[in-house]
Amino acid sequence: MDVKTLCLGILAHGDASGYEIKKLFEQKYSHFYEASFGSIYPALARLTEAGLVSFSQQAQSKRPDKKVYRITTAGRIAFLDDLGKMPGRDRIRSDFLATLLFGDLLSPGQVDKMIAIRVAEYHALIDAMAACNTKGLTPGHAFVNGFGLTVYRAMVAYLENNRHALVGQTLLGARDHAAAAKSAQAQPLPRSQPAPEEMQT
Amino acid sequence: MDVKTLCLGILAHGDASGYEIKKLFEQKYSHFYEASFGSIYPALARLTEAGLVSFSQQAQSKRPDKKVYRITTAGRIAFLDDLGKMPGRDRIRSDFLATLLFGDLLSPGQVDKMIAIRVAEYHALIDAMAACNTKGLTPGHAFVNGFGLTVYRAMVAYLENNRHALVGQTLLGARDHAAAAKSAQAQPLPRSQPAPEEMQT
DNA sequence: ACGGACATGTAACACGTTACATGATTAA
DNA sequence: TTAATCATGTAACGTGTTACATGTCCGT
Repeated sequence: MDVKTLCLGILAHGDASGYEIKKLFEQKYSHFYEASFGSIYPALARLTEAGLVSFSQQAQSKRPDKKVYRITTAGRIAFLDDLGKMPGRDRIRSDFLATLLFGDLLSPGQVDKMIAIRVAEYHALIDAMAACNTKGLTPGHAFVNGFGLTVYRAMVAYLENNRHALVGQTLLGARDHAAAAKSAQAQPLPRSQPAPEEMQT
Repeated sequence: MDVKTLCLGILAHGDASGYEIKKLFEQKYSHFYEASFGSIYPALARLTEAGLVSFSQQAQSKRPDKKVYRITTAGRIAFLDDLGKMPGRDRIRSDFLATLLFGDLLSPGQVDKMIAIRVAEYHALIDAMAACNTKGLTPGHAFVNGFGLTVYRAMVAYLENNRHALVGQTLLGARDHAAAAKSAQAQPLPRSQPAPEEMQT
């Protein structure tokens, strides 16, 4: 599901301007989707071209006209058609976990700090989501919000319960690394070990 | 952290070929990162150009030569330098949640089926991760693996505990939608309501 | 006979980000 | 005066995916 389709879906739940859609992305959907102005405005333009949405221009004093978009009947049909397809795999790219994967190459202090920061961020997100929850949300939004809340809580709990393990291991590893650095390669992995034939740098 | 940097990190933990790196991505790191051949091979070529890795060519009967990459000292320095930087925000794009957000526009059967499929997929992932866990993993890998395991379990638990709520709401909503469809717009959201001036389709 | 694992690589394409351009209002 | 909110949009750029090109060996 690309930005264009999600915008269409958002408009299926009510009229909105590009700016309002952006706020929705960052305030309510940020735990499973994100989109910048640079993708939202062109998306709305394409949808308009395709006749899937229309817009009304609202003049504002001293500001660019606000364009309030509304989904058309053709748009509703197209969206439902898209929704029916089985969703693809979730795309996740976590710099945080990718960094911790190499925790043994960092100082314990750095690892601990990174985790502390992340925990604080999750706490803030959880508070924000818990506050907005159980109001006048659509069933889908409530479900998805609850999902995010649950996941963030599980993440925080894991980090708080296991950070000592990683930080501790990192400490213990420090000496090993000093030793390993002398020998050409430290290889705890069962990967291509053999035959350095013609090394080309 | 881009594919190039992660490849460098993987090589910091041991030598590997492009093909082996790809397997690592899909078998061990798939819960927080993914990369295709089309990004891995060019990444290794760029790293070689930059002198951050070298490779030894291993002739294989009736197969393209296997290139086993090894990180250089310059590569280790560059990688540690990168690791030290605070990780950016995680990028998540969930088609699944984006679809369920509009659960009220789907039939209860469709919603239920999507959730059932997802639950089954997570169960499979959990079994695979639980099996590979607690072996000869680096501290970082064990930590990251445990993180993924915990998160997937929380997701499954949430889906199993709350699917009935969404499916039920969807059922109840069916009648409302039939009614709402007659009036021009059903708008449960506090968004731009007013002034349809010059609607342009 | 067919698909999957092994093995590397390229090129076209899609998609989205970042930064820029413009400009008023309001709160710290 | 500095930053944030409101408001829309474009263009360059980066990054990664998909599909293609090539070919063997092995299991069923």
